[in-house]
Amino acid sequence: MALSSVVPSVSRLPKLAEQATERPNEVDTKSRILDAAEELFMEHGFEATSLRLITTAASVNLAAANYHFGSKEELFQAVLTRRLDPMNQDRMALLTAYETASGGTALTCEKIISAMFIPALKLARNHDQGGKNFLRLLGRAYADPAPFIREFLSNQYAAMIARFRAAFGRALPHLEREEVSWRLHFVMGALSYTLAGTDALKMIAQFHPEEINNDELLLKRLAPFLAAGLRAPVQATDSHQWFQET
Amino acid sequence: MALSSVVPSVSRLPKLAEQATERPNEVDTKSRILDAAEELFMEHGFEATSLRLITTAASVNLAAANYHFGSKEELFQAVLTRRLDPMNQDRMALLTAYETASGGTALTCEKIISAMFIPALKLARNHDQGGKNFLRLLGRAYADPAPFIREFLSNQYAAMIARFRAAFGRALPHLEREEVSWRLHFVMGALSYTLAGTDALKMIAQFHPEEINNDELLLKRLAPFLAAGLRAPVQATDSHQWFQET
DNA sequence: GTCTATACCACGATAGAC
DNA sequence: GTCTATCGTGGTATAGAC
Repeated sequence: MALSSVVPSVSRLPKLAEQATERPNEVDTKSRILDAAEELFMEHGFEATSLRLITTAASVNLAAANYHFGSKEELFQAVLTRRLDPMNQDRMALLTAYETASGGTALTCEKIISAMFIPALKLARNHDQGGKNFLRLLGRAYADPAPFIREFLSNQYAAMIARFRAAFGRALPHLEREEVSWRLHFVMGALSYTLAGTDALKMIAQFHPEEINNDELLLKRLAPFLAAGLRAPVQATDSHQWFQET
Repeated sequence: MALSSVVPSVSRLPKLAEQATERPNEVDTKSRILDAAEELFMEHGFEATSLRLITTAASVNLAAANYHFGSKEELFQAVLTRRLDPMNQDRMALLTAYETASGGTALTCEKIISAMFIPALKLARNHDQGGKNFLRLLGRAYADPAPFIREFLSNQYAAMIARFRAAFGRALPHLEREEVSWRLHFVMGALSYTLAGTDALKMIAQFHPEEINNDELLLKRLAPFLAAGLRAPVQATDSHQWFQET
């Protein structure tokens, strides 16, 4: 008991390096909130996850979340940015590497798709704890009706989308630019939806109860499906072949 | 004033047919809540829509929602069921009609897809007011993380999914049953996601500002994409063609 | 049976003390 | 930086009016 009374302000000592916000061994409040938020947002979605639940799981005070991130919405964006931005950078870098390696010849759709999928898989497999199911959080966010989420993701993806649209345009020179945009949109949608769903996990468990690398199995089946869709023959928009019968 | 005192229970007179809960000219409380809820859920999502907002828009008391539907979750399910169940019945009926019309020959993927899409389009086009954007509400619900929504939709779609899986299995006899299940899952995902997104509407507005039938344009582009994906060559799951490079 | 008023606890956010 | 107290609003349960 004497010890504690001798050094009453001992809890302040580790803060000698005053601007150091990132300490590798001891996780600071901000990171604790971020980690807890990622896990809980993934499990329950944005609206259904309360700040009280997050701050309790992170063992910090309720007001600390608003102090460090401003609002629940900004905390959510911080959670997404932390892993999404590096992943999209990886995607674009990988695509560039493929393009330079191929010389002047256009890449196949399969190759471009793998440039989209491999960084996502790397995130799903290699990251410490929280990264494992981050793709599911991302897929759900992609379908969320909240305007602030849609606008945020739209900005986050803009550069990557433009980059891949150009690549698909070169791979599919017979398609109009508009059609390429649409098909890339379908690809992103199918990818997001597949990663977000729990149905897919149920199907894997049903067919392959022993499998571990769920996401890899998933994407290995999805990739050929999407590549074939991208190469589909064009359908005239004024054609009456579809949707005519009652 | 004499009149009102003579017939004090005049307000009960229209209820002579005591079990009549649906009156065409005057909308009852339950339907008013249902209509307002459909519109607001579609606009803001499930969690972000408050019962107070719904009941105010419907001009009914707050407690009426819980009285008629039990809870906010059950109200949401009631909103979905009202239009989703008839649509899936239509889909299965249309598929049966196609199959009997074709005699013994297997249907094409395009034909089966149109059996899925046409009832959805009919709902988007023909229904009075609320039906217009119901598909977007449905697509969002399909990606919602809330367990009660996922379980509800899983039950709602079970019969229709089984029916269409069998049809696709006959159309694609070279595919294993498991592969057919996966590809049907991708089709449902792409359809839901495409209908749910606001990005698609932005793209339509960008390319065709004059167009009205948004959903029809959307599905006319999506259908060939999905049909080609369904016919894609099988990719061995242990193949190392994909996802090997860094 | 329907509907209303009201009370209850949890939520996000913020001000102000330390 | 951190914490407590508090505000307005959320879903829900219930007692009682008609």
